[in-house]
Amino acid sequence: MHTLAEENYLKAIYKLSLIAENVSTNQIAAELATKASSVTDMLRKLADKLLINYTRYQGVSLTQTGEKVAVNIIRRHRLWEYFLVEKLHFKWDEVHEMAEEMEHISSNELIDRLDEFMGFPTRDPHGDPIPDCNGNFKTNDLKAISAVDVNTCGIISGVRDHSSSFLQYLEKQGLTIGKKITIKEIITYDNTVVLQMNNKDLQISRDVANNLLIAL
Amino acid sequence: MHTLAEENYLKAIYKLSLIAENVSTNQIAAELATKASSVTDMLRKLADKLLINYTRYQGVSLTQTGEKVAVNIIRRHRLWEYFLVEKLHFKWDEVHEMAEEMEHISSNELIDRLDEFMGFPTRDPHGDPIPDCNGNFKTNDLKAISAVDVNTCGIISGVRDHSSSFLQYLEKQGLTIGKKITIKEIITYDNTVVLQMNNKDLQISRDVANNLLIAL
DNA sequence: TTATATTTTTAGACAAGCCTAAAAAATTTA
DNA sequence: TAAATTTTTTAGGCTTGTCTAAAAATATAA
Ligand SMILES: [Mn+2]
Ligand SMILES: [Mn+2]
Ligand SMILES: [Mn+2]
Ligand SMILES: [Mn+2]
Repeated sequence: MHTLAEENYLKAIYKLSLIAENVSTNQIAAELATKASSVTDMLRKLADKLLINYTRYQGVSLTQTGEKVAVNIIRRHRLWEYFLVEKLHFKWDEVHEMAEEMEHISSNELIDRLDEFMGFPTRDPHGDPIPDCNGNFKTNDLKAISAVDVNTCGIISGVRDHSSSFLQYLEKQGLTIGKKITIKEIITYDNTVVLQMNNKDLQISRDVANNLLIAL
Repeated sequence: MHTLAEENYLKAIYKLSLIAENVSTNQIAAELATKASSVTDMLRKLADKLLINYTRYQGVSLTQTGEKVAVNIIRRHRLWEYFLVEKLHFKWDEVHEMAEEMEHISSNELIDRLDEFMGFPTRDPHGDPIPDCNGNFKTNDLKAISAVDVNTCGIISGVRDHSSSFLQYLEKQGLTIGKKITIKEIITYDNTVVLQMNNKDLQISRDVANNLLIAL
């Protein structure tokens, strides 16, 4: 249906669209670690295929078709991540690169059967919602720890940074999906956040607090 | 490690090497549904990478390295086929094309975990042996039904033709892996073979008998 | 053993996807 | 508003993997 490169561009544009309506050439280049001139080439091709809305110098947005394709790729990615963690017992910091390849396996029948095999999971190992076979999913109503008031209590439910090093750090601290925490104090000097978890205190940096999401 | 195209060429050369020591350019072209000139281009590249032994006009054979790579791709292909049939309940005639894509997922750790998850199966859904993580596997000691004597008794254990139409035909006749049959008679007029299975007689054509393998 | 047919390779071209360098457009700063 | 900076596009080129057409090598037949 679509080439691997096209799929990766659509996914990148989708991801960037969540932050700002219109996505710029340079943003896409940064996201895909490629050059702006390469992006321009691909944008023309995606526009020809009616997958994006594109006028020169004006940035891009996904068409309805383009968005459907992008959501489907995300569905595949997150289902494979779930498979790798739940069935093959990989750790949550080990699965992203493998899923980057697996998301391009083209059969939708395969993905639907995989979904059924695993019991139609709704969240991937990082807390991100898994679109169903019609592309529907609940939008995450999560807040960064750095964005809630002191004495707020919540459940760790997602991350903003998916890097191995961040995920490994969280694992080590026991800050994993599903854990219940209370924000106890924000130290004014450097915005270090003091948390309580299992009746024990824990300090995390501003950076970590920015990238760790809780459901209230 | 290797490109998708390189992997497909190595697999094709491996497959053809089972029939004849030296593999010709045209044989590879036919196997991959490509042109002889494209094959020549690729052969030079594979020779440069020391994956094949190649002298112009002399045909090719795999080096030890090349064979290792080829066997590994076959291992991946067959493990994914097993997964698709045993875990996702696809039929044996539906899995080949999907496995053609999945065999190129590069992580060996993934394949080893998949192998473990499924209990280290030794045969794929078509009866072909699955190499273990060191590349070892039992060579099939099977005979085509057309090649055994009347009154021979055996277990259906493999196929030579992997096409959907052939596999669907076998399924319909109940001629599936593991079934016990006896060769009752070969009709001299057109070499139709009369089988007995579950105390019932069944006639198959010469063509079918050529492509259906039994263990004695 | 020479002529013919087949197989294989070479030559040249093309699409996809990427690059660098330069030009054009848009934005920011003065 | 004009100049400087940044962003985006264009121009031209490279690699991979493919193709067709023609040349070269090998195999077969007379
Ligand atoms: Mn991921
Ligand atoms: Mn994820
Ligand atoms: Mn197969
Ligand atoms: Mn098979």
